[in-house]
Amino acid sequence: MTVEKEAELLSQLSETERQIGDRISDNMSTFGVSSTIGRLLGIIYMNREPMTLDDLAEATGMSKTRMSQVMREMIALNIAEKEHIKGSRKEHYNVENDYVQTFISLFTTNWREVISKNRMFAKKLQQEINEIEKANNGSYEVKAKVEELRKELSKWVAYYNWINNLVEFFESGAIFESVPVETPLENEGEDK
Amino acid sequence: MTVEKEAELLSQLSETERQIGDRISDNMSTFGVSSTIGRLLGIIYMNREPMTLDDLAEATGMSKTRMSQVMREMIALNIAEKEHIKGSRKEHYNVENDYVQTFISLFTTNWREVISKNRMFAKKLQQEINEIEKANNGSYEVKAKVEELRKELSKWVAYYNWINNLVEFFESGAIFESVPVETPLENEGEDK
DNA sequence: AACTTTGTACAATAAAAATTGCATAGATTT
DNA sequence: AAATCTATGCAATTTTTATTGTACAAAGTT
Repeated sequence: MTVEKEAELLSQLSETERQIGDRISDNMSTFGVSSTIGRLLGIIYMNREPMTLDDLAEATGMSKTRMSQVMREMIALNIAEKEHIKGSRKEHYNVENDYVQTFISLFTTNWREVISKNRMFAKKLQQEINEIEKANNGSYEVKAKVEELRKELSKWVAYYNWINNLVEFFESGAIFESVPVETPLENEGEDK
Repeated sequence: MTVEKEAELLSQLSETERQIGDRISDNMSTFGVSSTIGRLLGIIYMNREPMTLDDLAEATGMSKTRMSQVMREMIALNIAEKEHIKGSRKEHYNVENDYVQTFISLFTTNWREVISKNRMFAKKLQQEINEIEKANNGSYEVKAKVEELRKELSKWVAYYNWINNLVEFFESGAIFESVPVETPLENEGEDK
């Protein structure tokens, strides 16, 4: 095979790799995170090695400042981590390389935050309802409304308990008993 | 009880109702949808009756045009529907009034879309890899890269199959066997 | 058929989010 | 301790998204 032809094929291959990165990015946006998060995830994932902010700025053509901001977000979302590489003073960033695990991290991180905010709200709401009920003295209209809100509150609490259990169900791995991950055959297609 | 005091309590109650609406809205934003979607969902939900675009514009202080845009989005997301009320020529919109069901609708609608896009991509990728492999004639580097991509593709396919099964698991209701919804007691607190 | 009413297309504007460049603090090296 | 390197705070800018006002088509009413 000529050198030119080999180079051509290799360039096609790396274009294909880039497309996979794009798809990963697209997938991420379903979680409502900024598209650059997806992009960096895709790039680091396909790179198969931890990368520095400078590497990322180079790979994306974006500013280092932005890389810093985004990596911090990703760490908060539990889908990336700093990795110290000896002999280098730059921070290196790595990402979870299991798609399913990334999915679960994003899902649980996002919802845990919502659950926590809600807990406080439910408590406050409960209190307010109690106070209003106590202050009420015979008004039927107030009583009816209080009753309605109380019912609403209990639906609300039930909902959040459900999500909380759901998050637990994912995070504990119990989900995999019901929805297993098919493990791709290790050497598929090798002796074709 | 004086009329003033009753009015005061009722106003407190409706303020509380508004807060619940806000929370519903906040919860929605975790799905990555625009905040106005959450707002309208909260308003219609708390209203307990289908509402028209004019009602919504009035309730939000926003333009009717925007109401139209947002309701269309909500219908596409499967969390609202048009309801024809006889005697009125205006369209009425109603929302799912079960929190858990709304969660599931959003989850499944969003992910189904991603799954569908991905199916096409995986097919294309498969084809490209095959072609490159066929065109290759002895280059070890190309062969290695092809092998790597093939492996990546199979991880990718496994991931999407998993999400697909997950969506199915939610939509079919099988999820409730593993993560049940606690049904709030119907008459809780009535004879206090 | 003229007149209303209703919903939405479309272009313009406002608001929000993403991105950058510069400045600087805290390390590390010389 | 001076010089260099790295990450990030912050204000300014660019880009994207949300929102509005006007106009108009389709359907309903008189």
